Amino acid sequence: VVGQQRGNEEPGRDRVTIRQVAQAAGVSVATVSRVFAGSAAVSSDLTGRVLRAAEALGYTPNVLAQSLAIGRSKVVGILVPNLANPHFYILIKRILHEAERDGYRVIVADSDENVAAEKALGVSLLQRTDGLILGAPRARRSDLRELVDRGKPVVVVNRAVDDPALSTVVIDSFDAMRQLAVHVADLGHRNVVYLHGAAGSWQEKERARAARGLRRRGVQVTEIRCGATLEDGHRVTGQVLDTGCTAVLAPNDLAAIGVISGLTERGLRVPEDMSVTGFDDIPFSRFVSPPLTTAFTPQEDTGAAAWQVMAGLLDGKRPGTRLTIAAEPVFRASTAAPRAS
Amino acid sequence: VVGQQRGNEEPGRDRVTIRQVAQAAGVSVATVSRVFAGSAAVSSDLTGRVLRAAEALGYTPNVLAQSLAIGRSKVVGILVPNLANPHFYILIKRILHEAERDGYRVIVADSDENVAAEKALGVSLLQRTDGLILGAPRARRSDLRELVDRGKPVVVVNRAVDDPALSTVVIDSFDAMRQLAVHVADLGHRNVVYLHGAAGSWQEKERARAARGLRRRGVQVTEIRCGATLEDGHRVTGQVLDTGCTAVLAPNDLAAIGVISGLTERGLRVPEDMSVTGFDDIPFSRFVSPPLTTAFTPQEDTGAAAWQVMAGLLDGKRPGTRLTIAAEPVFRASTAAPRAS
DNA sequence: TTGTAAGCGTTATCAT
DNA sequence: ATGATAACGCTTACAA
Repeated sequence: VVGQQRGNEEPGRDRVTIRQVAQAAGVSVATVSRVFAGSAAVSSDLTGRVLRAAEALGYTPNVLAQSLAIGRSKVVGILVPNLANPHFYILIKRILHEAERDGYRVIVADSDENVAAEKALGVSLLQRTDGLILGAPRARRSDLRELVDRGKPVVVVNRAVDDPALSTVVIDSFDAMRQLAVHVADLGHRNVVYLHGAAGSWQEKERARAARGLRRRGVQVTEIRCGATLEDGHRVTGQVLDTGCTAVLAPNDLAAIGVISGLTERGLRVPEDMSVTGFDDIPFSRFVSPPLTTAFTPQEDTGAAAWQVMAGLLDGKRPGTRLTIAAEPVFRASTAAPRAS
Repeated sequence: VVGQQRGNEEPGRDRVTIRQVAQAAGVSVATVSRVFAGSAAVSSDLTGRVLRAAEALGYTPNVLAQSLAIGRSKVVGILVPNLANPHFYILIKRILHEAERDGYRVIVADSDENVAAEKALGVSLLQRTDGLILGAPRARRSDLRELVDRGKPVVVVNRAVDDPALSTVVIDSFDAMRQLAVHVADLGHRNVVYLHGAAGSWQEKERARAARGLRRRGVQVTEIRCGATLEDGHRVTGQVLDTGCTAVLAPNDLAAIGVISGLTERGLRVPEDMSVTGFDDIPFSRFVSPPLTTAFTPQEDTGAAAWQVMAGLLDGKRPGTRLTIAAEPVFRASTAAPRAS
């Protein structure tokens, strides 16, 4: 019986295999494998011959075959709702670098804020990776459960979920938001609006809860559905003004900048006519005018922590880690006392 | 001789294999494979049995094994200098989605503006992928050559390089920059500074060349080394002011916003005291005050085009495609006539 | 230290 | 229409 002749076509041109190197060096494939893995002791004589042969032939191991043989791909997946949000690309960027240091590659997927797509994307990602990092997932708990049930490490970022099979690292937005709210109240504002960000996001719920706390201080808090983008903030400016408020707490910097833009267009000034706070402290926030009062959410630290946890899981550690990183309010020029009226 | 018992440990828990499904369904592995691939005709009787067995066992094909067998991984790589630049994540986001539609996954890597790392990252990426998309590479031509010599599709984005083995899709920045410069000259500015962006970038060279064109119109053009970030723009504000110019052409929106921020801090107003132009038209540019005069670089279209080219290459088409997409100036409020002095 | 060969989970050829 | 089975390129247990 003769085997088929495959892979000799143009695309994906046949690369040099371990067998050819072995033959050229006059050793067995096992020896070549050992030399490249540095796994077992090989006499320097053979090592030299192998290396020379490999060099001459331009051999590099086929990673796919290696992966299949050892049962790990050295690739992890990361799924985020929207790559275009600075929030996430800072996180991703850090994870990329941390993973690379440990010899891992990262497949990135973006669900485009589409909750329904999250699970399918997660499954697909898990098929070709050793583990999955979920950024701010809004999928149902049962869906998350199904993902982790596939037996591979899953770490959830920016959403608290009490499943013991899941490891999580979250930023505590509540306290920073509370401080921002108190700051505004202390400034003397009595009528503020809270803008709701991405519906269904856990972080969003935390922030809203913190903002509502203001009511206990006798401050009127109007809640307006907004969204998490520049356009969203810009769009709701009219509604905000209709409430007669003197301060607005935005769900993130993007929305805050959108609102400020809308205000400016109407000839209003920040903070003289309206105080505005953001959230996240994206790099822009320092450079817009006025510089934004916001909360710094350490996405880089979060990324580093997420990888740490993932690395542990990949290493066989038990899941269930719970990490919380605190956001910090940062006070800049977009908030001030309301006009004496 | 007894084989080893592997993969029965905890991590990477053994998944159900095609063999188990075959056994459960009482058919051969070939049949199962056929059912899942839809490749050859299988009687509906057996198809049903296979599907049922697979369902019951929770079988999903091992993508790695598939890849090894068919010789393609259905994964492509993309390498960018800095994921944190809106410029790039818009591009990536589009490529992510286009690739996904075609059943491909994308491994993202970020060279952190480190030219030296580019080649090594490219090689590493090519090892586990079917093709590579290079975003604004600054690596030497010979290095690019080495990458494409590995026999897999390589498409270069945002850099013109005349190697016939390379396919490129670039944004023509020259003409848009020229128009921006002319616009400023027409407004009456006679002393302008051009800020240099990322050193070594092809796009940057194009823009600088366009800006210098102003000299032929009798406009004084001072060139200042700046960089491509918000901080860079902010940092050079003093130098800009020292030239006594009335307008500054920034290499991108980030730097422009940085300059405006520096100007504002010094109590100067844009555009009354200084006109400023950006480049790229990132989403922020519409929402800062004043809204930025800039050039729209269609990164989304570029992403779509890049994938188109890559898909063709993956399909066996010949390399060497040259695609050019024009940037378009967009005039907003950050430019105006200089103060009568 | 080195070689032999089984096994990783598929696909695809060839024979039936 | 099915089934055996070689092959994909590697790792590693075991024997020598």
